[in-house]
Amino acid sequence: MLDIKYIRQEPDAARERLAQRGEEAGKIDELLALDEKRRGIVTEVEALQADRNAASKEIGALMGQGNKEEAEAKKAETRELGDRIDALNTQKNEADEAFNNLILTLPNLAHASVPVGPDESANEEIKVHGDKPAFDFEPKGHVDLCDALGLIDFERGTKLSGSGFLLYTGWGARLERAMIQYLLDLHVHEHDYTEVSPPFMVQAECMEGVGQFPKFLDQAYAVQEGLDGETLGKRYLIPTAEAPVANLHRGEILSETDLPKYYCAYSPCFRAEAGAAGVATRGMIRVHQFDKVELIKVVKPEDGYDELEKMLINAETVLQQLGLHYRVLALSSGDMGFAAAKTYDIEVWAPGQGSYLEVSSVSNTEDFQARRMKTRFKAEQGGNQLPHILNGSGVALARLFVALIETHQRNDGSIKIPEPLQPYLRADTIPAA
RNA sequence: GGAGAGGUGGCAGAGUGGUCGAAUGCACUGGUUUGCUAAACCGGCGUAGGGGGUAUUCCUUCUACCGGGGGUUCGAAUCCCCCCCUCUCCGCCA
Repeated sequence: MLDIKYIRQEPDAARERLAQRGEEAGKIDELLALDEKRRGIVTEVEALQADRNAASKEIGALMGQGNKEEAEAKKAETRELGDRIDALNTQKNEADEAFNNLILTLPNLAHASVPVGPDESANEEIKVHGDKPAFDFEPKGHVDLCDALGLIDFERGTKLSGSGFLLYTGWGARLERAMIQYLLDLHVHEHDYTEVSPPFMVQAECMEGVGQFPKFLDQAYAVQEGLDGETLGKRYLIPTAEAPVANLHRGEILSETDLPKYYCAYSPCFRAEAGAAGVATRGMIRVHQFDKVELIKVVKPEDGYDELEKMLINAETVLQQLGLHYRVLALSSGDMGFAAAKTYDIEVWAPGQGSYLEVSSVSNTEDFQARRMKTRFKAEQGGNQLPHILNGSGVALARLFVALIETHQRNDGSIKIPEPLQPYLRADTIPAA
């Protein structure tokens, strides 16, 4: 959620920065108009409430003196005040609602270092690691590899749950599990994150807190309890562990010495991908359920961007250790996610696809999420402040799986397992079938 | 699912219609005293928002908030209704 005080003070800058995000700058003016209306009503209603409080005190005093007549007269008078207050309160609630409905749909503003542009064409490649691997044979795509080695049973996955759902089998299931374990150990033991294992469904408030709702309600799987339609819309399958974990301190006031907090979590991620039909093809690049290890940080605002760089490196380490070629993009203002003030995407090379796949998105949301979820910390100097909340994939597994098997396939049909994964898989090769 | 108990400030815990934003204790914090530490004593110490003071961070004033929402009343932490959550016991269950 944007800071209304900032918008009041710097409306021109706010208009310009909102436009960079592909939103109409006019929404700032709409918001300011609603804000002004709301404040006008608040001033009025609070003055009346003060009057009523004073009158009530007088009545109490009169009653105490036994002066019933005067007390009754005063009561009648004050009753009218109450009616006016009720009427104004109704207006105030309407004004608040209109204001909130608008501000909740506005995306975060981009940090000054973010390339300005309308879409992905303005993204900047800031780093490339390694080279595209050379093959002395024609590398296969992951679908062929999975079929040949029995890693994924695409047909049965579809039979069980519909298109976009995967059934990992044999070595495939073991490799998936090994990678999860490896990723968690890496971030816990090498990068100092605290592991958490969150619920895979969250209440709507959590989705609102991270900025998924109200805008992307259509991308979520809503859960219903049995046949009780009343419960529909209470809980949602998480689209990322960010939804539960970033909300860990919702409504809390932390102390400054609690910060920074580093969390990592494994979870499956459920995405309806509404509107992506037709883009989805056979394979595991765009699916409705995939595994991911997510990184979350809650930090002091002045540390936000240093922590972002560190988190990016944490995610890159995964790809480096697994011997994969990748590049890092600084996303443009028009391509970033709703809640982000700055985002790096990591794209890993998949030789069988002949293209880069996004496996990680690392963002600083600054105080955008913190304000929505009311996570604050008490500063040593006094006063409550909003922390920066960061999130990053560390990393998304289905696509990592693709890049890994396509990169490390051998001519004989086997797959070489990178050294750090070997203890987890208890093998150095997935043998040719 | 059934029965009961309960949700008050960072924590513990009073408060059953007005003088209660809320006793008291603990924690925290400023100070005095003290050779150091400790103790004792004095003071401060919730959150959000509106107005004013050239001021987001200081001062001042007002308003709201005692799980959430509605109601009664001149006035609600306190009375009434609905909902949520927690705990205990029973049942069911991985």
